[in-house]
Amino acid sequence: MVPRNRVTLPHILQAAATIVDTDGVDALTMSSLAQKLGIRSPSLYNHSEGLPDIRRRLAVSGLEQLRDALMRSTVGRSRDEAIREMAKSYLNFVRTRPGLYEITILAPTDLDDELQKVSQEIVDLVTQVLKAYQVGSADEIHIARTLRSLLHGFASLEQRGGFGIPIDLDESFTHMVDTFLMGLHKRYLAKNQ
Amino acid sequence: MVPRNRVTLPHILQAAATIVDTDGVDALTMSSLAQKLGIRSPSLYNHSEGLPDIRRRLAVSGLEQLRDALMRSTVGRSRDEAIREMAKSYLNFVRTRPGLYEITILAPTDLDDELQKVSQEIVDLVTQVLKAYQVGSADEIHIARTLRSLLHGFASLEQRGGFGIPIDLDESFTHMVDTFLMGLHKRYLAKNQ
DNA sequence: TATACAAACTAATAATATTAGTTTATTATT
DNA sequence: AATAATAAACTAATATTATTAGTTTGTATA
Repeated sequence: MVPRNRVTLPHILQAAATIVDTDGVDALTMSSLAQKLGIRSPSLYNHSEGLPDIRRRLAVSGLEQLRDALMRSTVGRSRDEAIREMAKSYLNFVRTRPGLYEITILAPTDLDDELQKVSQEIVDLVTQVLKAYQVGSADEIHIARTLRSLLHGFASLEQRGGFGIPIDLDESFTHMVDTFLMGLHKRYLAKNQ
Repeated sequence: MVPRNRVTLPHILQAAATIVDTDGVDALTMSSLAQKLGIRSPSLYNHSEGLPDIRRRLAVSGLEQLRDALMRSTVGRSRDEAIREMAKSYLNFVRTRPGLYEITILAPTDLDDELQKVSQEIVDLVTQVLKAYQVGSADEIHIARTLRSLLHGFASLEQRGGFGIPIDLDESFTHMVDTFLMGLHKRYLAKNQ
């Protein structure tokens, strides 16, 4: 094995990630990818089943990296501090890896087992942090979804300039997380306040 | 004027909307669009400047329809009721016009005056509803962005199956809006509670 | 009735993804 | 050391895409 131009799947995914982060998701074509790797585009079919397959694999890789970043941000932390750090980490990921994040959203997660699995791991991570609030198992899923909606919504809108003038974005983000935490406190920790 | 096959821009946008809502945004090609209209694809260039232009116009149209739906949902309502109805209306729009909504998100709003304008009108609408909470002009933009993040995040994740099993989605949504309102109350109406 | 022109058309080009079939270089085996 | 297997590169070809150029046509107005 190991023939003349030793391109492997990890190389391909790394090159693809560079392309989407630098030039956007639409810039990822079999041509551009092959060119970046120094091979001809049909050679890519020795490693994958085509462009949709590469996009799917890239989405999985992106979600894994997001999961790892979120995990690192909550190690040794709990409650509000854990949530604040996790939120910062989420936004930071989207800002530093815009294309990689975007492609995790574009892929249809409900059709793919691997994507399902990593998505669930992220949900589980959030759920675990929420345990400290004694939310109760019935509401846990709702709060987890709320936090994820908040983070994805903000990050996604910011990425597309959906907020209009990009003024005070960090301030808005902190304010948003605080408002969420206040709702959480009022709902589940009213007596402890 | 009015030549043999009287296709107009509104016809084109309507056909395009049908395609994206039925078969997804990727299914909108010059071929599929022309076929749906009973003309050949080059004829579309008599009415538009190409596919990106059509997508952009469709995004503008989608945002206008969303704005109108949100406006209708808040007429004669205020405070929590207005926000709850607006939220329901937003989600309902995304659920009934999935492709049209998605294309409003895919377009780069920061590069287009027309898109900027409608986006701003939606922000203004939300801001107006928030006036009743005496949020204060400094925080108004933060709360408006928070609500928009929440709604877009939830709708977008639901649309892509990002929540995993689609169980209790309506319940999650109501719960989410309630949590937001509680945060709002605690932050700005603590004394009135 | 004739002209002007908007909007359709056909034909052609360049870029895309993909498939089929071929060559080559390295690894493992004799 | 020579050779056989094979993974992964290659070239060539096809179908589909968007788009441009140039042509025809049908209707509305002068």
